[in-house]
Amino acid sequence: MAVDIKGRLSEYFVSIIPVDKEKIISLLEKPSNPGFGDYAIPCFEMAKEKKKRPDELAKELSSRFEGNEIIVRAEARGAYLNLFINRSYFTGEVVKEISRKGFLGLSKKGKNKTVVMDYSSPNIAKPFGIGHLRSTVIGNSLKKIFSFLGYRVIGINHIGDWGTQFGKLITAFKKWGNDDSLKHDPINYLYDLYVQFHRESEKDPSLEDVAREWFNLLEKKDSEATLIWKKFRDLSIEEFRRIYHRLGVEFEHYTGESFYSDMLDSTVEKVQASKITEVSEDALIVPLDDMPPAMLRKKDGSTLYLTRDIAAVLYRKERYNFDLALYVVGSPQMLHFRQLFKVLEKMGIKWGSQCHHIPFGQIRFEDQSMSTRKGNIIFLEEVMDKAVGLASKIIDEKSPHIDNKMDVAEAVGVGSIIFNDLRNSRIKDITFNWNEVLNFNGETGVYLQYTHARISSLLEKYSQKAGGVSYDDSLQFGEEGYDIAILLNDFEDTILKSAQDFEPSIIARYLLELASAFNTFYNAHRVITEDEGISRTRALVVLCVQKVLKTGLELLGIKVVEEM
RNA sequence: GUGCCCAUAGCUCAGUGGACAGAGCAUUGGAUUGCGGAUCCAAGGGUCGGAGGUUCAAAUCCUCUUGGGCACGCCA
Repeated sequence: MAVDIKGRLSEYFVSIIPVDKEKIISLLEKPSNPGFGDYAIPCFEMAKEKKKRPDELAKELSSRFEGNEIIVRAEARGAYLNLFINRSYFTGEVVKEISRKGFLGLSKKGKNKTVVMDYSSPNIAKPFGIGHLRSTVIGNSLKKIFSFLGYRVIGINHIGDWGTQFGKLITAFKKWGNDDSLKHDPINYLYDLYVQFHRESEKDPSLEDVAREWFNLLEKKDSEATLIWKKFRDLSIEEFRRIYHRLGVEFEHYTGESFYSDMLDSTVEKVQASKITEVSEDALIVPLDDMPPAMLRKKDGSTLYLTRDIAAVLYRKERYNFDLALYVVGSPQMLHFRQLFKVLEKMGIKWGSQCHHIPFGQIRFEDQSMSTRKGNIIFLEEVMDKAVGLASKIIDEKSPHIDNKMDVAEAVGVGSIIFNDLRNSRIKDITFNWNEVLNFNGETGVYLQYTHARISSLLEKYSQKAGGVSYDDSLQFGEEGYDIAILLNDFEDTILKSAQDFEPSIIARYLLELASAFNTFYNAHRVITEDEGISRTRALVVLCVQKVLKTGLELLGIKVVEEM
């Protein structure tokens, strides 16, 4: 628990007037204008209860306040009671608290709880475009956030490794492909074959029939089809792993759609056993209220994506006994997940409410809509390479002396790509823009990295001059670190809120605010001064900022650097 | 046609019941004989898509409406 400032303030409040403590805590807010005070209580509601005029009540309350060790003065301004608190005191309290616990195991919210996360989930044989970045980095960040809160997190990469598209790929590979090209650059090569298939099949529709036949064989475990499919899969996953490594993303399992292919019949039987299915137009469906029916089997008897997802969720519940199951999948699939969860509900499954779809907006492109089939796509690796290249160039200009430049450029470049994706609400669509992606100024990941690096350098200099820095009760804090301390104190609540809303951007925004507060402080005050006491208290504040920045960036899945 | 999502400064976005609506980018002007200028400070720029309603109080909640996006039984 952070320093409970509102609780402390409200305690004093209830000692002078008869009012519920929780009520005051819920009313306490930050004034819109910092000049009005540090905290404020709007008096409209209490005035109504007491049948008084709000401004008079505020005035009356202010007159009852006496200065004490935590509240310096209280001032009525219109219907608001503005409080000026002891900034030095609270700055010290916050620094003390952070120095003491260092954010290890802050909240035990997730203790003994398991969350299963389904994220990234690219399709084999489709290149890892920036479209896949979102699910990957949002999922990865949520995974780190929940782990931080003590949850056991199972990350599952639900690879798209099954379906009629593999019939197409096998057809194309057998017709035009060769092993050498495949091994050399598997995903791009398969992608080329995929594009070529669609080009050729427009001229010769019979190719579609050949493709269907190959997928049919694959489902029947035909040895040749299986061998080719497995080769595609293994080589592709190898490629994906390389990209994930660059992004710092890890999964507990790479169980794709094919993993569930043997469970489909029994899954359909389970759904049928709950007597909610119907046969309609030769297909097996589950009629749903207020939404289109969910289809379990096509008229030709084969199953669908939804059937596989039902199989997957039943399997995951049985295997992991999760308390929470998250699907980090784009917003176009909202209906699909509503249907999935509704089917669970109709089956009488109580834990269905533990499953959540975490939707996010799509990446759009300024000119054309990107079609995988036609071959228009921006590759994630291209984006990462450009960002890293730019970072590297700037490092050469500005910091030619630093060690391991390549590693630093990689961390800064990739980090900026990740941050760019996480800084806004997930649900918003993103229009891809090179200028924005490669911008290293302002509200960017680079800004945070730079701030962290500069703090590291500052603290290094400080320790060379004055030795290590640690908290002790004799220190007298000034007011200059107050804005920072208030933000530092919000860190834990920020993490909890981002977990509750499944929204990494809340942490991203918070870190920008914190870094900005630090940079303002840094420009206005010297840390290393002739006064030992002042230097030490300021260095402690800065040390806390460093801790929070580092922890926060790691929660977003971004590696921090000491210099850049 | 039905359902869901989005709409706030030129651009990209914060802000889910409280005081004159905030950032970044872009534009303009400033800051370094001292801790990293990838920084900081300042200026201009807004009928919060529109109309009703609820409330002491609405960008925020409700209804309607306009514009954009997505989805809608045999793809995933």
